[in-house]
Amino acid sequence: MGEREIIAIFVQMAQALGAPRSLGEIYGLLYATPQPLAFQDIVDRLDMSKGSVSQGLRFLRSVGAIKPVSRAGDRREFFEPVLELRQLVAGFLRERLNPQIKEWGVRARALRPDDFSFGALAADDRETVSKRLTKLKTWQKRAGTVLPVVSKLLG
Amino acid sequence: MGEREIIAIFVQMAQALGAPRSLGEIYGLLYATPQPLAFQDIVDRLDMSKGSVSQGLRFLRSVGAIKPVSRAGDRREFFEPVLELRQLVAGFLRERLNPQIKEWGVRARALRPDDFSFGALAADDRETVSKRLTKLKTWQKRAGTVLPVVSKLLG
DNA sequence: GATTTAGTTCATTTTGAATTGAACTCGACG
DNA sequence: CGTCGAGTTCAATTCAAAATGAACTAAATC
Repeated sequence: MGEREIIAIFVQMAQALGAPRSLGEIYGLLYATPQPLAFQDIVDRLDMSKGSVSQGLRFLRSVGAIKPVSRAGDRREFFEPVLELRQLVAGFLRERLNPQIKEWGVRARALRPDDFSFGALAADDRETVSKRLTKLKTWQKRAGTVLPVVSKLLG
Repeated sequence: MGEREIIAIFVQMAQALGAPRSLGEIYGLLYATPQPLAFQDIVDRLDMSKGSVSQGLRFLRSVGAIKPVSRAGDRREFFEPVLELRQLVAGFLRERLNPQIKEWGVRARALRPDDFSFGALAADDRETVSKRLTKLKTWQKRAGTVLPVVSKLLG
């Protein structure tokens, strides 16, 4: 049965991106299964705790990696994977990386070259520090510009 | 002294990318220091074990984030940060993500739709599985294409 | 309005990655 | 040669992130 192997691939992907393996397992299971699955199905088939599945589903939904579907006459929510790579990446960048980049910006802009003048700092050293601080701020801006482009590229 | 704050920013960046904080500390210290530093300087100033510094420097060198410089009449190696974002990102993608993507490709291409025919799998379910496997392989290819473009964009 | 089913929350536990540190290598220098 | 300084290696330890599971809420069902 190839299902386990698909799941293993997504676990590996998750880990390469620094995400918990449980996310890879859940998304992988949904990906390998033609029909949408309900919460309890996932718990059973992955033999994972309800807590992990609950949190995993919440995250996957928040980045738009899965979408909930309803079935008439069944009050459970079912889930199916979003298959578009573009959406996955865009969601990941939006939820995970962008907030971080914004925060780097705030912290970087708060840095003042004067703060580095402990003891005797030669003029050209001051100059170097100053340039590097500027560069750091430039990075932050550029990262913010590039990310949206990347997710377009993948779409 | 702003040095600690610069280091903190790089630690945060490292962690956002799923890298160990020690990498952020080492790179951050080099970034905040106008003059190149030697191995033992780093150990002392960060109060970090020789083991961590050794491994950290090796990794940073391997991705091209720092470069060694020699000083006449001193057998120690000194290190200074590479300031070009493009090189950092390119190195990171090359060393970290590309090998992973290659491996996903190998594993994805090994998947056969037939492996999923456990029990009764309806014709349209087979169809769905088949399409998804194809899509997975497409992803892998596309990721391999996009990464080089990204690092160009940043250069 | 009691009970069952579906899912959430969060304090505790587990686990695996990061870090340490002691033993080691390698070359320089007396 | 001996030993000193610079750096590496890797088994053991630490620690933070992830997973668990028991207690909980909310909504449907009888």
